[in-house]
Amino acid sequence: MKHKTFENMQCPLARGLERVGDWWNILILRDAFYGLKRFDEFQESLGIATSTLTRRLDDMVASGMLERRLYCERPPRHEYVVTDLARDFRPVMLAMLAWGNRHFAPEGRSVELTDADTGVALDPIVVDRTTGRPLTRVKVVAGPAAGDALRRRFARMDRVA
Amino acid sequence: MKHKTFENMQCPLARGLERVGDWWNILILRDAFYGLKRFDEFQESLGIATSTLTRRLDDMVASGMLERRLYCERPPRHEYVVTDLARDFRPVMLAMLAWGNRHFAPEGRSVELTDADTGVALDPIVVDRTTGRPLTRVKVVAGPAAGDALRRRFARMDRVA
DNA sequence: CGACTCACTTGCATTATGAAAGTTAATTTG
DNA sequence: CAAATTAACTTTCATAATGCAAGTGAGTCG
Repeated sequence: MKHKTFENMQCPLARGLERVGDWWNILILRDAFYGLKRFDEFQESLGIATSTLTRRLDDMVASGMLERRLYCERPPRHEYVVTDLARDFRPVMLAMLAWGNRHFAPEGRSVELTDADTGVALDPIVVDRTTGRPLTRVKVVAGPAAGDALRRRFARMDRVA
Repeated sequence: MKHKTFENMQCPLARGLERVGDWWNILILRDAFYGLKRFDEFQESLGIATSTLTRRLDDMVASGMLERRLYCERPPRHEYVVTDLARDFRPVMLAMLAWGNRHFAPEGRSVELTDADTGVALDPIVVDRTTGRPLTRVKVVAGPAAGDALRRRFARMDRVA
């Protein structure tokens, strides 16, 4: 894309996509959660072009998803570590992974999630925080900070998908 | 990207990104859930170039996220409707939206989620299906269908992110 | 001194996207 | 019945993103 920015959009989904709307960004994040930190580690793991990796890492540092840290003074060596913002996104990634497991693993699961302490298998689902019930029949409505344009949008598309 | 495919990768996250790894695809999906169906509706709502919209819609139809249906014989008119596969992805999108609301709405929420029947506010979180507990200390491990390459990967990166 | 490592940068070719205009079939308007 | 309109594109051209390969520079190791 021609560096179109969604920051001006009010939609929180669009604003989020500013940070994670690129597959490379998500795969980098996946590897960062696995524990990868260094430029070369990401490069080898992902098979990404170095020029692209430089851009993607810079983007993610700029958008607050990664922090670039000097972990060795001499010689100067950097590592990229996930921020709190990125850590808060991890459950979303795990839900996405579970979706992939449900639909795109015809030959069986090659990846599974377990509790790090007990080893018990985990199956991520999305529920409402207070009721604990799965999200069915959700309606998206304008919030208090919605502008006129967005309100008109919702007025036109009053629908439960 | 030079149409690199992640289909050959075993990672279910990468395979999922094949379908939703593009921001346009996710925004099209968002609008489809809002009830938009026709080419022009998407075009106007998203401000996307028509040539790009054609490609994105074709992609999403090919990958099973949308179904192209003839809803009028004469004149021939088509609509794009979400498939079951896409509907199953919706909770993930809602979790992503909630993440956006938490972090990228400094001026307050412009979008909120409610129960379509009761109108009560909803707050999507990701939990384990059986315990109902939030996903903390999750470990990603090789599943039964994992190949050697993937197993070696996990052996090297034995870590709880 | 030379080889090696990390973290890039540069150059060139290919692909994706944007913007704007044109196309086609059918329907509505005057 | 000609003219305008609508839906759903296609085409063209310029720009931006990405891949691939090679090179760079600082510092360390032997």
